[in-house]
Amino acid sequence: MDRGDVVDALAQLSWHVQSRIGDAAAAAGVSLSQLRLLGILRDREPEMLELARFLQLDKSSVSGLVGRAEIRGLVERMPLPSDGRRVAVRLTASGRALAAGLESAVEEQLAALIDAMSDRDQVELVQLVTENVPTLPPSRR
Amino acid sequence: MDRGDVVDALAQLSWHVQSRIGDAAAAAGVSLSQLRLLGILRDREPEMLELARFLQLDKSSVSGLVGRAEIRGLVERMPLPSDGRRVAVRLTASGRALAAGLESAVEEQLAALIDAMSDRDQVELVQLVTENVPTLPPSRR
DNA sequence: CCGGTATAGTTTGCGGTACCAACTAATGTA
DNA sequence: TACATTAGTTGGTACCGCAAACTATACCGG
Repeated sequence: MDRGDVVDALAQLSWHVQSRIGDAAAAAGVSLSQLRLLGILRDREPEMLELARFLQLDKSSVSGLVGRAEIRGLVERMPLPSDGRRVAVRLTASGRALAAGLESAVEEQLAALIDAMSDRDQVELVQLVTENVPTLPPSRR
Repeated sequence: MDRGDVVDALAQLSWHVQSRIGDAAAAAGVSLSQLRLLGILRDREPEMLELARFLQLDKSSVSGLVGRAEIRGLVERMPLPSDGRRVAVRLTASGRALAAGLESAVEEQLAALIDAMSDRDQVELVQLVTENVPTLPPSRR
């Protein structure tokens, strides 16, 4: 198998998936970044720096992202009593509802693609990703 | 196989691939959009609307994208003699060189991931993509 | 030939994203 | 108590993408 072809396929696939996810986000009136934020907050209440690590963004970018989400009432900043500098970020009720809706919308957007995969391919995809795609990259920021 | 897990895997994979490609682009001092532009122009000299279709962008977005690339000397606008409104966009020599460098940089960024795939998986990935990911979506713009 | 319409592309204005550098405020430490 | 460190925000810049308005050229019916 020619390496270039595989690179192309990966690039095209990733573009397509991002695009589908972007559609789901747009339909809900949020950006891809906001969607990522909501997704991460579904099972976490991180502080800002932690969030920056998850999102692989500069802390100032996260500040803006959270700020805009807060304005929309999707998210709230909870000052930590133990340390006056720190803040925990968490979903509001409406943010949680939106996140849930987004999850199924994304699933729907990708349904066609997933259905085109054999069961074995699906298993191997999940395996490939869990074994080779770091959830959190080895700290570069 | 739980559908949600496959969705997650696809999302994570696509994010990771985009991120790696973004690294290659950043190392060369261009954005992901610019990289896509250069990639498309490697074997084409399209007009602006054509380019908008390829990139799935509004024509005004393409105007800006090409304009910025032109300022950097990566691309040039060639007015078509047959029609005073139209313009063909093509790579300059330095744009072509940059595009070539980017191609191998991207390949390098994705090498680890690709090496982790069995030959059979590589073949099936390429097949999955060619059969299920439209190169050009059925015209939505 | 001429006036109206269609088409290709640009410009303008807006909101969002992301970065870096500088800043503020709280904490830790010598 | 003075100094350094840390968490987070702010300000400035550049880029991206869209929609709406605009320019200029081409086309077409009479």
